[in-house]
Amino acid sequence: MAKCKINEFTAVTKALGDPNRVRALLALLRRELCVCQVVELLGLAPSTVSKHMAILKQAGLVESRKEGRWVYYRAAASEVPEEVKEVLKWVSSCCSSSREAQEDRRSLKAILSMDPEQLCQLQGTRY
Amino acid sequence: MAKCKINEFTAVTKALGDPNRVRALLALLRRELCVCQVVELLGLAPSTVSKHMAILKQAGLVESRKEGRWVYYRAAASEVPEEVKEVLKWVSSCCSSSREAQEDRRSLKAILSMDPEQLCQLQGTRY
DNA sequence: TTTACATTTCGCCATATAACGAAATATAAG
DNA sequence: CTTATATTTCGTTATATGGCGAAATGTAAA
Repeated sequence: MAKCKINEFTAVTKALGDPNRVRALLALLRRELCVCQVVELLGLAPSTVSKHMAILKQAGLVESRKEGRWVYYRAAASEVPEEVKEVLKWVSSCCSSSREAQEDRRSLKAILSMDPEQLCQLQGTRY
Repeated sequence: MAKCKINEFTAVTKALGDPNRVRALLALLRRELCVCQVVELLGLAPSTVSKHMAILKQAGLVESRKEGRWVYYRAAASEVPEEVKEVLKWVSSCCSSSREAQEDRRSLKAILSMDPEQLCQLQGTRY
């Protein structure tokens, strides 16, 4: 991102321009999550969440890791330009103490207490 | 912006999500400009630029000052939360050395060398 | 090899956004 | 007071974006 083109910069700011993506990113800053857990957190369809994750990843804000059928996402950490680290800190300092983020942390606790396998099957019955 | 709602935060990131607004903001970080000068810089219609300025102002990124028929905009500076100062620095450090920003600084030099009155009249013939 | 299933891709729809020109507003000049 | 003009507001149009469900993909289990 250092000395980047303006279009690369706006890829990042656009990624941060959607409340659901910001909520997901705040959660991913605290903990690695699989897609189905983010689906549960945001209450959106899996296909929608997948798209959001792709946008965050394209912007360089999150990384992903595949493990069997599951894909885990987390906030970018390794080999990341200083500017990205800074923007992640900025997001966190601006939004972490918001009511929405607090509620999300609470509901995430419940989500994490469930068996991930069960969680995904639950979603299968809904979609 | 500190401890703000996520929607307030995304108002800022959305404002930074358009390349033309970023270009305008980079110029306004260096110097106060009247609308017609930004119009000349971006090559957009006055009504479009006016809308862009309103979005930047709503997000708290710029301030304005009215002087007769002219309205001058500049990057937010006085009485601004720390988070806004930080994001302005971030924009600057990410984009100032981009090719587009360099070209804009060059063309801005030419624009500033013109009589503002003449500049606006010129636009009247075009729109 | 077949089946099950987490995730992604695709196609579609509704809404948001960026652009313009025309009209409205507000202020300086005649 | 009337005219000129810098800016904003409004209405319209084209494109971008966010949402969903269905179908495709890839991997683990049967």
